[in-house]
Amino acid sequence: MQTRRYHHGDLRAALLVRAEQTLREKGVAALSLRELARDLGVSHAAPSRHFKDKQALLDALALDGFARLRETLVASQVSVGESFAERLGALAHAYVDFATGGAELLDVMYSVKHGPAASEELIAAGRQVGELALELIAEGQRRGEVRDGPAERISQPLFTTLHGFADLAVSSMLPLGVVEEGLDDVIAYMLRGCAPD
Amino acid sequence: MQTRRYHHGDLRAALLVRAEQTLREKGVAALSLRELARDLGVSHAAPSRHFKDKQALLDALALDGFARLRETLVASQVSVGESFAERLGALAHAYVDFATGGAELLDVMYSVKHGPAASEELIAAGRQVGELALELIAEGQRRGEVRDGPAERISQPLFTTLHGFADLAVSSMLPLGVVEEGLDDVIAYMLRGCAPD
DNA sequence: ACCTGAACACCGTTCAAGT
DNA sequence: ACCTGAACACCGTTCAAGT
Repeated sequence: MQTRRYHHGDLRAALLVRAEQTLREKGVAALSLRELARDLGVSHAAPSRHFKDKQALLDALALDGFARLRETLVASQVSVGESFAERLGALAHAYVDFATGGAELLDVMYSVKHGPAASEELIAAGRQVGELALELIAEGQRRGEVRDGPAERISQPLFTTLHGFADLAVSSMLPLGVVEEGLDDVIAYMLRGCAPD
Repeated sequence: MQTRRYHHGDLRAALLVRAEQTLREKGVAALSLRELARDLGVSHAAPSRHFKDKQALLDALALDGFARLRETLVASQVSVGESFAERLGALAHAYVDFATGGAELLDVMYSVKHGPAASEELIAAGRQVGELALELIAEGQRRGEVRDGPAERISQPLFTTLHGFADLAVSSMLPLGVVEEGLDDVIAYMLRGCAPD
């Protein structure tokens, strides 16, 4: 047993960690500020110093999610071949793995509920993920493996497909088991959509 | 003022109608069974006869949403040219319009939260929507405007893209204003992905 | 600055009892 | 069968007060 200080130390960070755990285990609906406070041994009013709202907590969770998603995607590119096909494949698998590995988090990240208030930051974070697709396309164009044209106009549809697959997989709207082989079809289809004439 | 009977008449249907209105106006988070009951002039315990759970209400709402989405998509095909490109364009616009016209509903439809319990029906409803894409592809193949191969393996990526775009648009993760012209790029990209060699 | 305790106005869900 | 009323165990949020 540790003696517990009056000040928690870093309640904000602790709340986020615990919240994501609960999110993963019991879903958004079961996420309660009061329970979080209980779990961390602080009063139920304590969280309000760090998150003005339950929504503010969710926003922070989503922001964190985007940061980690970005890291995951970047990491997927380090030890992979240089061809566009290989890089796209690695990116796609990484995105889908992230999604299926944390379905509830993805739901929160792309939830409509991020009111126009603090969502500025969130949308920027989301956009940063999309930019990875942009870089991928630009590089593919340099290599002559992707058709010419404004890179955003190719990367946007591509990212759209990637996200759509991940979202469908996560909401179990994809024929189960199809998630794995289905992704390969999706990747092939994306390659077609990006290929030079 | 009507005299109010003891029996509501069709409380179940009334709950669904009112719930979707609230969903549209104030979001899922603000949807409360007690408030619904208040609005309809019944006791707060009355809804439980028709929906064992708040989740059961949401599931019913989602099921309804899928049915209407299906109707919308079918309707989009009636007065449109016969070419694959035209039919796909019509379908895509219809899907995105449905999504942006009822963002909160789409969120509920594709939410992770439909527990494995009653979700059987929901997943079937979702799958029915996907089947429209399947028919589109099959017809396109007959016309020689879509490449050969198992239709599902082409329609699945296509539907994935469609849904991804709608979902991103709805969660405001798409560069605003890009939703309109962006869709055209996505349609062109889908056509590429489906085109014969 | 950070947290507590009490208070307020809500929830979802259940269950005996009424019609 | 369908609904009511009361009860239970929760919520989020606010705000004076404590350290």
